[in-house]
Amino acid sequence: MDLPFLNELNESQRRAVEYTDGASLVIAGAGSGKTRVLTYKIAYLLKTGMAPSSILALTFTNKAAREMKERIAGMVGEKTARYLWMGTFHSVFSRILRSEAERIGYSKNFTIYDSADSKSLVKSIIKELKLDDKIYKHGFVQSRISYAKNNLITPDAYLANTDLIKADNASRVPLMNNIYKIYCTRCKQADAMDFDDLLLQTNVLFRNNPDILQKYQNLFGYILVDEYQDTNFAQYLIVKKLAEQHEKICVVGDDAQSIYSFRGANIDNILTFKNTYQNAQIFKLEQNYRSTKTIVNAANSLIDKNAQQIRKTVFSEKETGKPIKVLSVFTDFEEGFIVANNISDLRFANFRYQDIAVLYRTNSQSRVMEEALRKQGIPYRIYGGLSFYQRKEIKDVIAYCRLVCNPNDEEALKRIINYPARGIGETTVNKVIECSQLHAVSAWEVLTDMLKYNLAVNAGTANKLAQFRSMIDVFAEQVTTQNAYDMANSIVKTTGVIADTYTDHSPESMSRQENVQELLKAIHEFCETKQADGEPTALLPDFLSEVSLLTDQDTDKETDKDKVTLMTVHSAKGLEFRAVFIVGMEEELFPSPFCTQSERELEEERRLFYVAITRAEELCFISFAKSRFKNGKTNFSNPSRFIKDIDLQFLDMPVEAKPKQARIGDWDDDMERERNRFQSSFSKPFIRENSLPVAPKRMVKLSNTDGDKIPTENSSIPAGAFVKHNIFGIGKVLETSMVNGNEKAEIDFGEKGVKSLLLKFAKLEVLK
DNA sequence: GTAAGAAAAATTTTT
DNA sequence: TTTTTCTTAC
Repeated sequence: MDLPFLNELNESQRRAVEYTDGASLVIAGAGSGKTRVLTYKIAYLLKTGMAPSSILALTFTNKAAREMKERIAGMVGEKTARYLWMGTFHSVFSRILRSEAERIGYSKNFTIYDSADSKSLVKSIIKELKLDDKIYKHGFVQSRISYAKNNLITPDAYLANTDLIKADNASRVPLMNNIYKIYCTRCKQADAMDFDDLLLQTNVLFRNNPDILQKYQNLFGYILVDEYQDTNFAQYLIVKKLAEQHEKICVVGDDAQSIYSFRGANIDNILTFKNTYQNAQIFKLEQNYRSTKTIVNAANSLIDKNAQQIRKTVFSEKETGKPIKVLSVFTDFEEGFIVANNISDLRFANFRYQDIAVLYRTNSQSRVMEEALRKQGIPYRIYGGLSFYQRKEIKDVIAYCRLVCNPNDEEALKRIINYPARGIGETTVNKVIECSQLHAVSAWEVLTDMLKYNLAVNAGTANKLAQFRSMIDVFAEQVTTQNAYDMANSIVKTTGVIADTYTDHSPESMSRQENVQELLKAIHEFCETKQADGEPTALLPDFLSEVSLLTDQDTDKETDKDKVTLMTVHSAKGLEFRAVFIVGMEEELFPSPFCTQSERELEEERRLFYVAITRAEELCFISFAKSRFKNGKTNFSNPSRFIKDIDLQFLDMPVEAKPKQARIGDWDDDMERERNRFQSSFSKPFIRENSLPVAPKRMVKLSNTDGDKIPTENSSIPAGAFVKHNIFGIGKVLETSMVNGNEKAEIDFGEKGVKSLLLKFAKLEVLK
């Protein structure tokens, strides 16, 4: 068949597009036209007669899905494109789960718990079990649960898994399995699924209902998966099952850009694709169309340091371009300033703001950058961080909506049962939940019949609870008939949420009002769009199911046109900019200190840096600061080890104001000198005004962290030293010892007595 | 039960 | 620095 658009592809791209006989894996180097292959392949399938509704295309982000859909619409027309099954794993399968919900014991309107809901639930379970939250940290527990779900390990399977149980015992969290079990029960009682459930329950649905599996196997004549290197086991299995019959499947990915293992992504899925699909064809896309030779080669030299990878030769035929400029600055503030200056300079080199991005490892780094850009009047837009739907007032309104659509939603109930304040306090809420657990029902169920469940509250409280319940009941009755906007509108009015946000005229209060209005507007638009599409009345549950999987990245506004982009490296994946600034390239930040334990994690961080560099088309800047303000105090840092992984020939190194020019190998020495200089000036004796001359003193961080090389911060207290404690005052150290790896000191506080303190916890100031 | 204020803790990446 | 938890006074 002669399809002219195929001529826009190179040889390997074209072969990847045209192969539709069976399974295929496209290994796509950075910038090699991966999305192009996917979109053209879908267009090709459509042009060769496949119905849009039988094509399933799974992406990683909503944004990727939307953009691809637009591009396809441009090629085959909007009317055809709209019937494609295209979206993220989570959104596509939540849609399927909703329509088949009854088959796995959920209702059609099940709630989707976001990570905040999960966190809150985990925390309350830990509390209810009376466990020490210093040992059972919610973050750790959450990641364990998530790990289990992503690997399709149910609570029962967890208990039967000796490796997991052993690991938990070794980490001194033997009750992890209990927490997990209760967590699942509670989600079920609340008729709620968390993000991981959307994948886990899809597997359950397919496993327990062969007829449904078959229905979707037949429906999807061709399956495409983007970013396959980031799929986890649950996703892998869903895809495998759906493709089982015909193996009409094409996955695209780049092992060098696998950066989501913390979310369960398993790089083996792509590395061993051929084992799953034995007749699979493999196509390699190696020509990079995005970046200059220098950038491609610099990135290659970096990723070359990773042991785990599919070797490939990514090359560029564009011009050589400029070397990557490395910027060395003293503080994070200066870093912002320098970056802003460079951005201003780029404007004279024919760069628009929208051609430029600033990438960082953590969202918290955005603040300083924002300030610097604002000061210089540079427009920017920021991705991530606190999204619209995570703001308090929005979550409150959404919680009401959630509860109305699904009264069993415990997290929503907890959130608003006393907002605005109606005299139902913590004690009461705890009683209700305790009671609900006793009878294995949802909290709402208890409220519907307090007598039956013997809820032990006094008459006044019972009355308040009953009032609250009937208020929600009234809304719940209307939810299937009223449209979403009218519902939401009367909810915010009747419940007093509006009144609460209108209490004063402070800027904060005004902005909260605006946000609530903004949300109502969004719901209104949602209803209108549905109506324009000729669909029946848009109900509140419909809106909720759309909104729960949206993130801020999904709101691209017109006003965001010509602005510098600020985002984390993770969210930059898949994007490209003419100029890219990678800031905060320091040890303890990038690589993240949480990821330096194992070589595997370290390699992932290196891939992350690889992703960052390969976003750049023409110019790339890398900066590191010698000191950075973090968690309320200034920390010192060394340049990231990853900078040394890039071949020097591609770098434009900073010239330090030193007798000799800094070379890579000298950095550590230089930093050492720099630090010593700073510290000697810092620790100079000083005399406080209107007080007796006191001995110079300095704060000493006493935790014995190993990575810390700063001498003053690492020293423990010698016996005989004098220390000051916030409560006990001044004392003399009698002796120090090690207890379970923690340093303990016996300190004589005079009349307050001799105390034995763990240095890890006690805030001590050493007097010298 | 509430509100305010103090103290302590926690800081990665995202659907 | 920001967020959460604890304390205290009404």
